[in-house]
Amino acid sequence: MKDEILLKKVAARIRTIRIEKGMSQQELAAELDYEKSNMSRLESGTVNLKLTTLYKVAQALEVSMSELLDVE
Amino acid sequence: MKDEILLKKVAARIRTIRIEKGMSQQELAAELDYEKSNMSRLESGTVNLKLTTLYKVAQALEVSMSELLDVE
DNA sequence: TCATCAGTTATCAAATATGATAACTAAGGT
DNA sequence: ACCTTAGTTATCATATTTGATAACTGATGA
Repeated sequence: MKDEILLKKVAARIRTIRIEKGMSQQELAAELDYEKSNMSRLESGTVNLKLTTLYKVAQALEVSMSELLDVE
Repeated sequence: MKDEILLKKVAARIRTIRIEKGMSQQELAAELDYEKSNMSRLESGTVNLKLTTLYKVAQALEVSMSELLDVE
C-alpha cells in the first residue's frame, strides 16, 4: 500500500470512530488540546502522524491505536 | 502512559521481533533502504516515528503495525 | 594482530509535523 | 437578517524526523 493511501485510510478511520462516538472535531480537539483546524487537517489524511499523536487521538477516542490502524 | 515510555516500548517491540526473525539491524535496514545507524536510532526509542515509517518497518518484519504497537 | 560484523552515537541538511491564528463556507436555529 | 456550530483551508514559526556520513566500541574469527 502506498504511503498516501495508508494516511488516507487511517484518517478516515479516525473520522469514522469520532462520529460513532458522537463527537465533533471541536470536542475531540478540545480533549487533545488541539485547535479544531488541526483536527480537520489530521482527518484530511494529508499528514503523516507521529506515533505519539496517534496515541493521543486513540486515547481521546477511547480506542486502541490498533483500532485506528486496522486498515485492510 | 507517557510519550517517552510509549516510544521505548514500541522500539523494544521492534527489536524483539527483529531478533525473533533472526535479522541483524543491518539486514532490516537494507530491506528498508535505511542506513544501519538509523535503524539503531529507531530501536533506541528516542525518536517519535511517523506512521509511514512504522508501516515500512512492519512490512519488512512481516508483521502488522498492530503487532508493533501491542504494548502494555 | 588484523579484519569483519553488529551496533552505537554524533552531526548535518532537508523535509515535514505540529501548534497557532485567521478567513472562509455551509447549515440550522432564532 | 443574524448568530452559532461544524468543518475547511492557508499560512507561519518552531520543533523534530529522516536520510546520510563518519567515527567509535566490542566481539569473533582467521
